[in-house]
Amino acid sequence: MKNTKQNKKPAKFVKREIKKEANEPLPEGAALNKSLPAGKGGKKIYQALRGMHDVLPKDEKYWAALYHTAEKLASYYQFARVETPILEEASLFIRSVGKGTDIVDKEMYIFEDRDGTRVALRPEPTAGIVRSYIQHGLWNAPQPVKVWTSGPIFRHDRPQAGRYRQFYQFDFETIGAKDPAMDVELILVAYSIFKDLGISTEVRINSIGDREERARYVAELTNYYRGKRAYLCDDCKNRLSKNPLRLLDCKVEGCQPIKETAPQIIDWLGESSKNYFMKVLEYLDELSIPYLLDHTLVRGLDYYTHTVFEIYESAREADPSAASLTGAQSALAGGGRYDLLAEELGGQSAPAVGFGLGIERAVTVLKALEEKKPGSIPGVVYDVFFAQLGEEAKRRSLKILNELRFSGIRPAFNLFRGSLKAQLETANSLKVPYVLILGQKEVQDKTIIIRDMESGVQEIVDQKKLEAAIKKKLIDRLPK
RNA sequence: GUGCCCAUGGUAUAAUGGUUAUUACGUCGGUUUGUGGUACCGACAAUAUGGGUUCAAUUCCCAUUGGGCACCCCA
Repeated sequence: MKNTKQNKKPAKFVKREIKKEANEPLPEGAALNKSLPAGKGGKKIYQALRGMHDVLPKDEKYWAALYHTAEKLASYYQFARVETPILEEASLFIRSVGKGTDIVDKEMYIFEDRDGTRVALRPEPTAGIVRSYIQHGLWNAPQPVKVWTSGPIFRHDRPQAGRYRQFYQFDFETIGAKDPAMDVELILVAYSIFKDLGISTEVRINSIGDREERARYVAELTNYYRGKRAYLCDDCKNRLSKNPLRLLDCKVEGCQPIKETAPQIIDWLGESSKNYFMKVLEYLDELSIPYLLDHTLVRGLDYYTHTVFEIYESAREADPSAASLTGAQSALAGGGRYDLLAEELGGQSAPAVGFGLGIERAVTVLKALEEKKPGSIPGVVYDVFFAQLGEEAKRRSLKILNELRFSGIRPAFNLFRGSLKAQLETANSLKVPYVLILGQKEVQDKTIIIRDMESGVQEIVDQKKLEAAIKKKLIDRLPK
């Protein structure tokens, strides 16, 4: 490491030299990968792929807060954790998500593996979970099977804020039961994850009925729009033939009046679908979960039936500019019922409902929250800082640190740094109330110094009494 | 996928067709050898990459890569 300094300057020098000679063709072997930046020593510097990002230590607390909350709620509501492969046969997703959807047609990472099998990186988690349910015959387990998972999802979309090509989701599914309470239970879990973290949200909800009801409605909608085709924007003209339900969320001004008088799906639901939906809403009322009936909410995957919902930051509803997420990327979670998917994938009939929650988007909101109210998302809290001086003390340190751990005291420390000054600086920036100082002298006397960082008062205690002394101080600090 | 905007140390920034590219934060070290919060000193660290125009480019042009916005769509 000591020659780092000497190495750096020549590297810079070399780089400039090369530039000056850029007109001359480089010898073939010397050619770098031209599309990538060249770094020190002419080696290329790697960058993450477009739309892929790193989660760095400074953001860890937000991720940790989300995982803790999700785990807590999952266990309370009896969702068991499962893991399914990130890679599945491509046709699984094509069958489930649906040909003609953007996810399948333009966003899947799809390729042949070494055996020539067509595989895809999962563009959503539900298909894999249902596949797993069928493969392992989980309809023989007590129904419903309630599971959750978390992990990366891949979509080759154009990146934007709040949108990545590899992103992370929590995913909760209740498979094998059709009951409004199942729908609401899931919405409650999603809603509570946010609420427990201090994020107030609002649920948008709709019912898109069963296949027949939807088909009849789509026919009616298409019919209605066809008469007004001349007044529609180009996108809508396109949607009319490709994906009529999407006509409902057109943002073009000229299309709005047409939208307003368009038939609503709720009027085309049969008696039982309507009752089911009413029951869902009743339960939501019972729980005082704020929701908004949104008859334009249709969701983008083919497998949905009946209840569909999305969750938004409620600040967005009041004043979109006040929200942490803007534009069309502001849904924090989304899901719905998919009663026919298991059969579609060759299994027994297993009505189900589920939702996915976008972790990056939730992190964005948490960060904004922390900025507004510092301390709302606490990081790791240390009880003391442990400082050591000299070789003897360092040798003792690991042992003492281990003892502290067993007694439930959480120390911060840095065995790499030798000077006391530097260690105290670190302790100070960590806002730790006490520093334990172990030096040559203390090692010999079997004592240790406890320094109060606010008052600067120090006391020397016997190492054997350390635990008790710290615990007493920490307890005394607690607000009465 | 379509259209548009952007790119200087780890972060935030200044400046310029021509010697050592500004400042702050940061990180590391120091201001007498074992004592933090403030102060002072020092070190580290950048013009994304490739090509073109030019006597000369970090600055102008093109491409690539990455970021962002709107649309499409979605978490």
